[in-house]
Amino acid sequence: MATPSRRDTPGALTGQAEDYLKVIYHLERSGEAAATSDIAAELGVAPASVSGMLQRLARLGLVRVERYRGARLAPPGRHVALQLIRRHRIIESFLATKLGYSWDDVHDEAERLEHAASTELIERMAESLGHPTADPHGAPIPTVEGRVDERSLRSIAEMTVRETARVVRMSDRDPAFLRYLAGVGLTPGVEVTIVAIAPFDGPVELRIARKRVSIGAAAAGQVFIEPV
Amino acid sequence: MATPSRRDTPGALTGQAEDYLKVIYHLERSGEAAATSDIAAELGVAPASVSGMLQRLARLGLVRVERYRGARLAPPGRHVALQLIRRHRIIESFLATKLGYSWDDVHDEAERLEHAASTELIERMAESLGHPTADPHGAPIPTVEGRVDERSLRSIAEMTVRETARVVRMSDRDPAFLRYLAGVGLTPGVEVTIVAIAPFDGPVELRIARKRVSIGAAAAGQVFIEPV
DNA sequence: CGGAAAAGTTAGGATGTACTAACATTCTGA
DNA sequence: TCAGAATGTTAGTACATCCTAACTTTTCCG
Repeated sequence: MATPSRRDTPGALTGQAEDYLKVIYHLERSGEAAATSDIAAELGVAPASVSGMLQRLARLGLVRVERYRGARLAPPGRHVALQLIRRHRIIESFLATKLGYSWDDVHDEAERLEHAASTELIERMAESLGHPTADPHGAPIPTVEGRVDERSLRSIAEMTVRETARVVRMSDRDPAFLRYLAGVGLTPGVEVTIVAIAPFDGPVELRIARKRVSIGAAAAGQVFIEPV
Repeated sequence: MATPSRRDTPGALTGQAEDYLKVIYHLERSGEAAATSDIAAELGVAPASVSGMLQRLARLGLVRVERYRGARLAPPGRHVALQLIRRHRIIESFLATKLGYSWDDVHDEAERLEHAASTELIERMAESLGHPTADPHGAPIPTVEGRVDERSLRSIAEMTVRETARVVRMSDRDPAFLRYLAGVGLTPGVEVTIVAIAPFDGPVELRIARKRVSIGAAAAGQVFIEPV
C-alpha cells in the first residue's frame, strides 16, 4: 500500500528537484548559465529557494554552480533532464492521441505524470504510439539514450515576404495561445507563406492553406519553421 | 514548468497522507478501528510516524482517533479514500486493457499514478474503457459519488465439497501470487467446484474448467467467490 | 568611476514526513 | 490478579522544501 518509488535508476530525486533540472536545461539552451532569478520565476518559487536547491543539486553532482553567476547541468543532471523531457513529450503525445485530449490541454497533466510514471510505462506508451519523434506541439522527443534534435529553428518572425516554410513546432506552455494558433490554422506540419510584414514590430500577414491570417509579431516569434 | 498540483478539490493533501487514508479504509473494513501498528506495517513506516500522521489527519477532520485505540475515517476522509480507490482501480484496468500490462503487474504503477493523475484523466480513462465496474482482479470500482459494492464475499476456503461457485476477485497485492493463480486457471469469472478438502487446514482440491488443481488453504482464503 | 539598482546568498524559521529512544497504556496468561 | 509482553505515544532529531528578512556581490548608468 505504501507508494512505491518510481526511480529505476539509483539516486532517487524528488519531483521538485527534477523540475529544477528540467528548468535549468531549458534556460541553458540560450548558451548562458541558468540564472537564479530565471529559475525562480520559471518554478514560481523565491530566489532564495533556488540558491538552496542549487547547492543540494551541486552536492549531488547534477549541476555546476558558480556563485553569483548561475548554474549549468553536469552530465548526470543533463541525463535526468533529458529523460524527463522524453517522458513529458511521450505522455503529451499519448494523452492527445489515445485519450482525446486537445493539444492545448496536455501540458499540465504531463507535468505531473512525468514524475510518477515508471520507465516501463513510458516505453509502453511510446510503443503504442509507434515511437513518435515529436510531441503534439512539434517538440522533438529525446531518445532513451538521451539524443535529441535540438536545432535552433527560425521563427515566423524571422521570415521574409513571399517566403514559404513548414511549421514545425511551438511552445506548449500557454493553452490559450495554443488554442489561438489552432484557431488560425497554425499547427505543426502546415505550410505558411508570408504575405506582408508591417514595420515597427507590426503584425505579420500570412497565407495558410489559401486563407489569409494576420498574427502579432510576438506570436510570430513563438512559431518555429523549417524550409519546405 | 512548476509541477501543478493535482488537487481539484480544496484542501490539498500530499500523496503520503492520502495513502494513510486508503490504508485506514481497508483496515477498517474488518469493522474494527484501524490499529496504529497495522497501518504502520501496511505502509512500511514506524508506528511513531503513524501516531504523528493520525494527529495531523484528525486536525484536518479526515479521521477520528481514540488514543491507544486506533483510527476511523471521518466522512471527508472516507470520500478521499474512495476516490483514491476509484483512481487506483481505473488505472489498473486501463494499464491492463490498453497498454498490455499483465494483471500481476499493474498494482505498483497504479499506486503511483493515482496520486498524480487529474480527475479529468481518470474519467477519460474510465470512458475509454466503457466505465468498467471492476478492475482486473475483480475488485469493484467506486463511483464518482463514492458508492461501492463492498459486500463481503465468501472465499474458496469457506466452500464445501461438491459446491460450485464463480470466482469474483482476489487480492492484487502480490504479483507472484497473482501469477500463480493465473497459472492454475484462477481468474475472475471462472467457475470452480470443490472436489475435496484435506483436514487440518490442508490443501483444497478443486476443478476448474475440467482440470483438477490443488491449492493451499491460505491461497484458498484469498480467492473470493459468489454463487453461480 | 562610483553609487544605486538588480541579482544572489545566507540566516532563521515553518511544514510535512520520517526515524529512534524513552515512556505510557492496554492486553494477556499463569 | 498482576507482571511482563504487546501496543501506542511523546520527545527530540533529520531532511527536503518552502518562506521572509537581512546582507553581499554584480551590474549599470549618470
